[in-house]
Amino acid sequence: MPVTIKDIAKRTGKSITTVSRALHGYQDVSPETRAMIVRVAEEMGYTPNLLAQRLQKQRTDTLGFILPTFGPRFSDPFFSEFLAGIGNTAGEYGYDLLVSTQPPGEKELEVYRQKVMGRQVDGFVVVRTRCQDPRIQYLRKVQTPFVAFGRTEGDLDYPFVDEDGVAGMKMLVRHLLSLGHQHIAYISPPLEFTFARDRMRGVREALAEANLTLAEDYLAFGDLTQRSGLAQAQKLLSLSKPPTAIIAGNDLMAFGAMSAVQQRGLRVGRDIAIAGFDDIPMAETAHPPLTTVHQPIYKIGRMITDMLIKIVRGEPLETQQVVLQPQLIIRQSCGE
Amino acid sequence: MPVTIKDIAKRTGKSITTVSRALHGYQDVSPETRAMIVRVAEEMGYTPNLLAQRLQKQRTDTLGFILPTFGPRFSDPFFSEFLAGIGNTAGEYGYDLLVSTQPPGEKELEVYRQKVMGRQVDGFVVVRTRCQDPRIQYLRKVQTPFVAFGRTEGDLDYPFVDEDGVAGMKMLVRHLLSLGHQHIAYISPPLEFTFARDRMRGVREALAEANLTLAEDYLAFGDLTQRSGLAQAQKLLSLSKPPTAIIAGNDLMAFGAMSAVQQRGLRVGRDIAIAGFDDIPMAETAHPPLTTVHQPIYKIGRMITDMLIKIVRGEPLETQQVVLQPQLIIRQSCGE
DNA sequence: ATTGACATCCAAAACGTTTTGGATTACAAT
DNA sequence: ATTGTAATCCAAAACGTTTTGGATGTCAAT
Repeated sequence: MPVTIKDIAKRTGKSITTVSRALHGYQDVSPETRAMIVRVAEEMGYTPNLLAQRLQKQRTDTLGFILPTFGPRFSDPFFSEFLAGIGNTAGEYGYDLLVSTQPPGEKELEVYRQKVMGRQVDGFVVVRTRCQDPRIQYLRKVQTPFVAFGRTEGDLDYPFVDEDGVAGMKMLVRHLLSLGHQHIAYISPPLEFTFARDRMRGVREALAEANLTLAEDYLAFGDLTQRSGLAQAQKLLSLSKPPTAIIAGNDLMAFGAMSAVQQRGLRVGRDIAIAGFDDIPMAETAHPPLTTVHQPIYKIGRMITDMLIKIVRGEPLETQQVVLQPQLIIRQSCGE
Repeated sequence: MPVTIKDIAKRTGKSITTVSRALHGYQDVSPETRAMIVRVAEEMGYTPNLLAQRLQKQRTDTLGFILPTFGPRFSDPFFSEFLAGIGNTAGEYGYDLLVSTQPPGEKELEVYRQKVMGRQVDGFVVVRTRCQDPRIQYLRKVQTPFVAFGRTEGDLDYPFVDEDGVAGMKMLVRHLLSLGHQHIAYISPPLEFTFARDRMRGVREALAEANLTLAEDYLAFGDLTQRSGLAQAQKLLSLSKPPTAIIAGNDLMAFGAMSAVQQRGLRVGRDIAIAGFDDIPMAETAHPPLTTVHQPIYKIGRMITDMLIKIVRGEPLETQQVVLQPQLIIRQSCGE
């Protein structure tokens, strides 16, 4: 039913070739013919069939993004902002965004394979890298363009954007030390994630600077959710010698920790310090506002997409590995 | 470079037709030939070129979802959950999800038009409907399948899923009334959204049942963000006769209102009641936990996608308009 | 009158599939 | 020997584009 280039050809009495060339501004079609064809195309409401165009041009103008969802009640404010970043940038450059949702696991890689082999996307945005990341290994192997948010173990030779988690955590821990805290606990995200190792290393190194160590019972592990932050903080608080400060590996778990503190009738920022990492929008308006390390998620989304588009277009990349320096955001959750 | 059906044909000495038919399980190819072709295809690592397949089949197996982003610091936990719902369902049925981000406005409709005319998607998920929704008018006009989350004015004859906002708000207001509140303020989302009108009507009707009205200075308007909830609540609290309860039109604004209360040194749930709407995951772990009206966002995402897929496949729909009954979630933000 | 240059046009191939409408063969029934 | 039937195969068209490699015509210079 929709009007094709063939319809225009018939209507104008010109050939398919000429119509195509007229609409694309080639110089070998006379001004009058072009004007006429353009007018008719407009009148008939022509829009090119992108599938046909892409099949012929052998590129998809589509970027892939596979969202790692953890369980049905998946809600990570982190991702909506990141998605806005890639979505907006892709749109500006005329790229589509193909989104899949997949929990990490075997099937995850299957989805990548399917999109790559089915030639559905020109490249991928890979997010939340793991130390040995099969996705990155695969994409490198099949030589499909991608840009990662985060590094893997060994910092191989592939493009990524990351924030320096070690430095970020060190700033945070030093801040807590400067406030007099000696008993600092840490709730870590699963260590398969590279950023989790970095952040943990930051904690350890900063403590070491003050001749302290991270005691075994002051180290807990959560799964990035608020719920797990709450559970782990409860455990920490019921130690015989509870910490005076709890750092969570991300803001969501920090919120959970705040709840745990408040459930015990303690006041966050007075009785105990809580800090997070990421600086999601809600951190600012939490009660009390959360001290955290800022990560410009939207901007990172934009940068990554910019880089990816340059790569798929074959344009040179000035820097293919970007490590952003973090910024400490001091709010009230660690006291004044 | 990638292996095509033609390569297999050459390698097996069979025709393109036979290869295609063998791989699709047609009955007019001998078992031996089929086995041979399948084996070779496997060996050569064949995967069909989806673009070519779709061009030929004249359908895209792709669903469109245009995410209304408001500003760069866009973060709506609501959407990540909803996205998980549609993403998972689409994936299960073998559909791809094409996501665009676009702030509402003229360009928004342009994106719909482009996807429809470019034959990029089989149908759309439309979210956050407005009273006179140009997207719905357009999609109806061009007869493109879609399912909306939310209604428009007049409840026209199109498929949607919605929660009964009037009933939800009535439950909430009645709850507050039963706790003795007589001075209830309401922070409404922009009234262009249909759900905002419904929720407001719910507030008004429930107050009317108790022979109360919503005083003009107890009605504020926010833009769904936490920040605006905070600002509006501050305004309400500095009235000469401040309300004893503040209802926000969504949870995010309720969180903002909680911050405003706490900034004044008041205690949410004791000195003043705060309630929201949506029951996003964070509502449960907020401090204090937020009384709100539950909306099964993930499930709604799944239902909508289910319906949409049925429609694009031409299967019959048992009910094309679903209105879910809400559930009041009583937590501590309105006192015991 | 040729030649060359230029402007304008187009047929056909190509992208990788699926489907249509037979063609061929073998074998049994007449 | 012909006919019918079933099994197996395939050439060609189609989906809607873009691109290649000319074809044609005009006009000025020789």
